[in-house]
Amino acid sequence: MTAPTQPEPSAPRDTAARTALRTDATDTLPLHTPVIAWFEANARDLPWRRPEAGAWGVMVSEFMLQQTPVNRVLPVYEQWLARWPRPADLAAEAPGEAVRAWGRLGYPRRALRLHGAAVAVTERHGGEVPSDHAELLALPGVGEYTAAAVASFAFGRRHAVLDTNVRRVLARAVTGVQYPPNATTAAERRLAVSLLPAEEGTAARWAAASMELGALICTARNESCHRCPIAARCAWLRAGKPEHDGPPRRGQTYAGTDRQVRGKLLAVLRAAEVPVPQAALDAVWEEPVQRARALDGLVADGLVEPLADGMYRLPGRP
DNA sequence: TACGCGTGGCT
DNA sequence: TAGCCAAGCGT
Repeated sequence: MTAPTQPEPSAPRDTAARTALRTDATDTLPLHTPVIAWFEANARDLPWRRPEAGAWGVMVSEFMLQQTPVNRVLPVYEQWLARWPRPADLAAEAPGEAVRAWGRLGYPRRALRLHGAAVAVTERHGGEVPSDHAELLALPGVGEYTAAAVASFAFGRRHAVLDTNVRRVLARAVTGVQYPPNATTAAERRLAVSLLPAEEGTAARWAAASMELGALICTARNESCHRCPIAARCAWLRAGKPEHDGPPRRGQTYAGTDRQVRGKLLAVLRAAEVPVPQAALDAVWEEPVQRARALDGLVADGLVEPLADGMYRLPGRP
């Protein structure tokens, strides 16, 4: 367990003690206070939360966790850090090795971008993951969320960390609706900033705690309101948990798409230690037009390197 | 802004 | 069982 245990600085002890006895007065506490207290008692012991993970471990985990469940990330994360314990170690590898080690995590462009980020960290930052939000944002594969997450989790900085978990928690607890909008809105960002604790370390704990609450309690389906530390003040619960009303949440089709074909093609190349002939790739999909389009896309994305004589492989060193 | 991008477990 | 969903990013 690594959940910080310091007293909560922005809520003076006397105030907290007084209000804790008044269950009808929870609105007077900042939202982060009960959530952080819950987190300190219930946080999962994840490897990237341990001190030895360092900023590089945090960054690797954030790339892997983009749209991918924790349980699937765990084994790949451990192998990755054992093989490439520092950014420079990964930067020295061919990008194709990152794609191969990515395995079946999905969205393999993330592997390529993580490799690119390692190269950039090595070249521009002396091999140390930067703590500055703008410098993080400039790295390939690092967007607003990941920059804020790395700065917050690895360096204790104060940023609004707005991922799908936090967005859902705020949608329910504050806005009173079941789900946040499909795309992050300016209103959500304003709300997240308004809830940010003033003190840096408290803000960082709130970021981790609110994400964990969304991941474990305030889940998309089968939420556990009876175990929620802010159930008493949750706008959605108070309103009787009305079901989502509005435009349908964007789904993801997969069967028969280029994505599926790309996945099959890349699986062949991941498994091969030597370049593969065109015929081996042709075998994974019947329909030639879509098959060619998928392969072209992989080449255009830099995930596949075409060689002479119709041979293909994962990308080598430039 | 909306879409394309992998994979697999869960209900 | 067929969607739904999972710590988003780049264009």
